[in-house]
Amino acid sequence: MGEHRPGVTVRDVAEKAGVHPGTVSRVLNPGQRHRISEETALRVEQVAQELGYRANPLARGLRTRQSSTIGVVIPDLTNPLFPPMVRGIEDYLHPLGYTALLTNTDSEPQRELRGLAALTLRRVDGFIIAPTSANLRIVEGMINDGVPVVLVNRSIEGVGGFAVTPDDRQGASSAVEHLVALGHRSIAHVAGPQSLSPGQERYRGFLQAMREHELPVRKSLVTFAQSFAGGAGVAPARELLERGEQFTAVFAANDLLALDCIKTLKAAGLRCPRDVSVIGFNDMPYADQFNPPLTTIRFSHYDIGRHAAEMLLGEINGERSSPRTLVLSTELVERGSSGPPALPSRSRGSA
Amino acid sequence: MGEHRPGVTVRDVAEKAGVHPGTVSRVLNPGQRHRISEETALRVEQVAQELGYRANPLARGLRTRQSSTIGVVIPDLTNPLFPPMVRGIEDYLHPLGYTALLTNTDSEPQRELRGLAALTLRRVDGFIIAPTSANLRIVEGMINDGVPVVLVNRSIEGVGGFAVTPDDRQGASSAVEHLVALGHRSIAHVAGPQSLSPGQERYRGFLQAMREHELPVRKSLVTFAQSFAGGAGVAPARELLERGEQFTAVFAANDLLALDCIKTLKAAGLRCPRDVSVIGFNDMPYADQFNPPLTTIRFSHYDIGRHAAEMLLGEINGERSSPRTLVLSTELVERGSSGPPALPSRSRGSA
DNA sequence: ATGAAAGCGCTAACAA
DNA sequence: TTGTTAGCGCTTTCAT
Repeated sequence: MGEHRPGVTVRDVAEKAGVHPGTVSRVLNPGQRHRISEETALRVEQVAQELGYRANPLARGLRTRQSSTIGVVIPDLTNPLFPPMVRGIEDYLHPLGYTALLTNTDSEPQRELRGLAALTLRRVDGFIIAPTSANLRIVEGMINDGVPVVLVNRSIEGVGGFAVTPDDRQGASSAVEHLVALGHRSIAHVAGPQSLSPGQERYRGFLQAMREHELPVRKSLVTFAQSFAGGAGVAPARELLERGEQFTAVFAANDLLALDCIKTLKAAGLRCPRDVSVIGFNDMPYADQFNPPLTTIRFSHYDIGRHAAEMLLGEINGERSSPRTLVLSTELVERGSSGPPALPSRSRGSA
Repeated sequence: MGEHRPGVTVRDVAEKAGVHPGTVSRVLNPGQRHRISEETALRVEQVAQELGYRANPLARGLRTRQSSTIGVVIPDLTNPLFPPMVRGIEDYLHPLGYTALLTNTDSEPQRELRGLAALTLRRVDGFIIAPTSANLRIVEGMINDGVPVVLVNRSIEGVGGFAVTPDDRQGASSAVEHLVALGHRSIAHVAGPQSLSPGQERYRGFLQAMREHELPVRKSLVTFAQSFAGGAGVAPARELLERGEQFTAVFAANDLLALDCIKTLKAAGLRCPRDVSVIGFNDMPYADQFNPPLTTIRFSHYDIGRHAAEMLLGEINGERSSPRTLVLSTELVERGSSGPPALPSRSRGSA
């Protein structure tokens, strides 16, 4: 008794309770419940309970045009950034009866488009997207069409859509500040793709902090990675080396790129942090286990997901109170990949 | 033209093509397609194409009692083992029009049960499960009830269900063999929970290899972790230390436990691999970046997922040819956490 | 080879 | 307050 039996329908409940199916539906839908006399409502609930009745979401969805389903579109589940985020999403969604439908895009616009289409086909009620730059316009179009969308990790400049991101600029600044505090003056930056807001914002944060500390920003000390994925940092790191400029530290736009930097530097005979300090961004899982343990900027990926899910449901249910874009604060995590420079640069005389 | 427009229905297509909705349905369903004259079929397809018609899976599912949806039940997406597996599943499923519905159980039987119920409610066509030991009986029950299920990573002893697992025993054996080849004779084992097949099988593989090399297996050199999750290896590693037995190497039942071992040994003043070699299982992502880089047993998590998905669809479509349980081969990955023992044990005189 | 009609399980507009 | 009716979009007998 009370156990879930998939075969039971509203009709079964209605018959056993001696009422009409419509009445059963009303009793079981919180919004209509009050229209029914307490007496019958109780009886219906009792019977539903006994029969182990659970509404069929497909049938309900067909009728109401709501699937209680959310599309989650990310580049790659295998990127350690995303699993905690997805968990945050699901942990928020499930208790509310919603389910997440996942799609990986591998940052390929075509795959992303297909994924979006497939999810639309399944009538998802809304989307949580970490979009590829190439499709920003399309996502923008969806938003303008009134499709509920929340962006995660990236925001679209100039578009008023909902978004949840880490404080990229602040995080980048504090990374530079950490390096400066250690005594570094020649700081390089392996920037992420400038087509995406994290790449842009972290670059801006870098510039801003450098300027604040009156450190010269040499163009030759900034290189750009093609993507945020592992491996994409090798080329820019090598470029940095080949340019022949001196630097004692590098701020990489994320941990994966930082890892590539360390690897590349090591291959060139430079030890981290002895010869050059490296700092990343994200505090990806097991960053503390790496060699050396990675100094990085932390924010809660889980919370990004949770908040995004919360925002999205708010949007779907037409609650207008939510903020348009939520920026989560970041935190410096000091570990082994950063230390004082080998040859301390002249300390400046005044503050 | 041809672009997907969600609002278009069979009726729209039927009207424009001057046929009955039923005919449209038949044209678009491969199984019925041949019953229609080539002429009208072509015309219908043409119109469907023009209108950008795509069948509504919810409506279809309601009618056919197939949701084209698969339930994936895993302990924790955040465990690095699972993301590649999930990708394998989705990459196989998506081109076939199926979608995966994910649920995390955190290895809690209650959550697992709820997840199973929620997925059943959504009328998933089948399940891919990495079950918690406590619910093995329930999963067994589902299988016996004819619910399509494929187990991943774990199999249920004595139950003839479908399963895809790594060759745990073989992998464990080769881990021991590697250690023996390096000169180790006193080898400890931090075993996984014996309620799950990987824990059991890896333990067996360990015992088997030790016996084959005529090495004594001292009970005091085997400890058991409560789970396979990170952190669960600290206690057994500590226990090993406290027993005071000498050992020069430890085979941990997975990478996370191996990491815990290294950490715990280090805290006790033992360096890896100098003082004691450690070998794990899984070759989790970034295992090569750890300090020291982890020697481990590799198998393809992605392939596990892919094969499981393939098996499951075979099962759902009633193809009887598939094997009941697929065992994927493993491979030793030699890295920095294993090396020759500090004090070589007496080499045995004969083979 | 195709049309007609019914119905999957549910909810909502309309009645009463 | 509750029953009646219709229909979401699709497939599938049953006719023709």
